[in-house]
Amino acid sequence: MGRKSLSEARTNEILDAFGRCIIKYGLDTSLEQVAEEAGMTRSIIRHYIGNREEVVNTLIERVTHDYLNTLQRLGDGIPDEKLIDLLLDYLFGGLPDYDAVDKLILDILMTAKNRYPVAKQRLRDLFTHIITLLANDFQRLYSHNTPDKCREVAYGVLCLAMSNESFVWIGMDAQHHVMARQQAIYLIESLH
Amino acid sequence: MGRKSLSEARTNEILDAFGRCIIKYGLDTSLEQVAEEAGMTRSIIRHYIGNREEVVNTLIERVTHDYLNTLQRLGDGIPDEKLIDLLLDYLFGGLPDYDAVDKLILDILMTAKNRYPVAKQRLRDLFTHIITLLANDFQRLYSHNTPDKCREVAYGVLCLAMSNESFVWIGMDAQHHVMARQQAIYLIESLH
DNA sequence: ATATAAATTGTCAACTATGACAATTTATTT
DNA sequence: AAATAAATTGTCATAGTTGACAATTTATAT
Repeated sequence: MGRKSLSEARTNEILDAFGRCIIKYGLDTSLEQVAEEAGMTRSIIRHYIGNREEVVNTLIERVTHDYLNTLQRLGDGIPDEKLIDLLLDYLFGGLPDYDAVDKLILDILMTAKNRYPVAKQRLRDLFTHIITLLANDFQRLYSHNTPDKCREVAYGVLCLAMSNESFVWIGMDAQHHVMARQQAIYLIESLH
Repeated sequence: MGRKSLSEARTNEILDAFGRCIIKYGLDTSLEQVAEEAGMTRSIIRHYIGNREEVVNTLIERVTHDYLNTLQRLGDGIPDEKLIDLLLDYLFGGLPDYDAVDKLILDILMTAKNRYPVAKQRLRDLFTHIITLLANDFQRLYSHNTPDKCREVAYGVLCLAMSNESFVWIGMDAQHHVMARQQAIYLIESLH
């Protein structure tokens, strides 16, 4: 008996709203404001997720999971010669269904640092995974390079992608997307 | 008559303390906490600088100014063939008197975004200046390249430096400094 | 030593955020 | 329609933050 649980749906609405708030106001947006953005009361947030720390951790959990997942499945069924292009499109925002939100959130979450130790750990894991993932692709495509060299380039590409996102976000002209992508290509070409 | 003004010294103490707080707790550290860190009361902060927004803006002003200044004077009296190394040392943290704080603050301030419009503007200006500065050096050293190409590489190097700083900060091993620096060299070599 | 400018301390009211929990409403099954 | 589990709303006490300003103390030039 009793009624159907809305837990999953509500949780998603809350995290979505929180994400939008973070983009607009930063990680320290009050739960009150998040509730307003989501069109619900703070009590509901408390009911479905919990206190502030739990909300933050839940969000980071979701965002990092989704990001890695998307990146992992990106190459499925794609011929090798198109893989690099696709990866770059994703990392530098040229993809049609590209979800800006996730990357923006990631960028902002970098400020979680000491205040949210779980977040810090999660982000480190995420970036480490991304590097490994990219490095593996490079290794397969340009197999005469050492694993270390592949990792180095992967790290470089990731740096370019992340910074670029931040820069464009503070209002530097979108042209920079193209520049960053081009620099990433130079790095990858050093593997040829 | 009256007593000597401590304005300048106090202002510096406050901004220093604020910087340390931001590193530890984020941009939204309360002025109360900043005061504690600085070993004074909040009233003093209010007296010497003003309200929250003024404190934030003053800090950003100082940090961006100092950063650009240091970078600008870096090449003074340095022979061309050592310039690149020196720039890279500064950007990737190999310099002995390198002041980590400024770069960390910069990284954190990237979250100011919409909340502090003045900050956003200042950061944009700062980064634009840095790019121009680097691009000019590249142009002088490798003059057969187009200005656009030089700018592109400058942007890439800046992205590498900034991201790298963030990554190391969230706890990724310091080895990455070396990797980022190496990638920057690859980019610059594309100008040879 | 005294006038004076500036430093420093202290206090207050208004506002906001949070956590906890009680009370009520709604949907669903039997 | 009655039972029940979950959703939703509402309220409260507590604590923290901020801005404003009054009161006091301290150093310095004359």
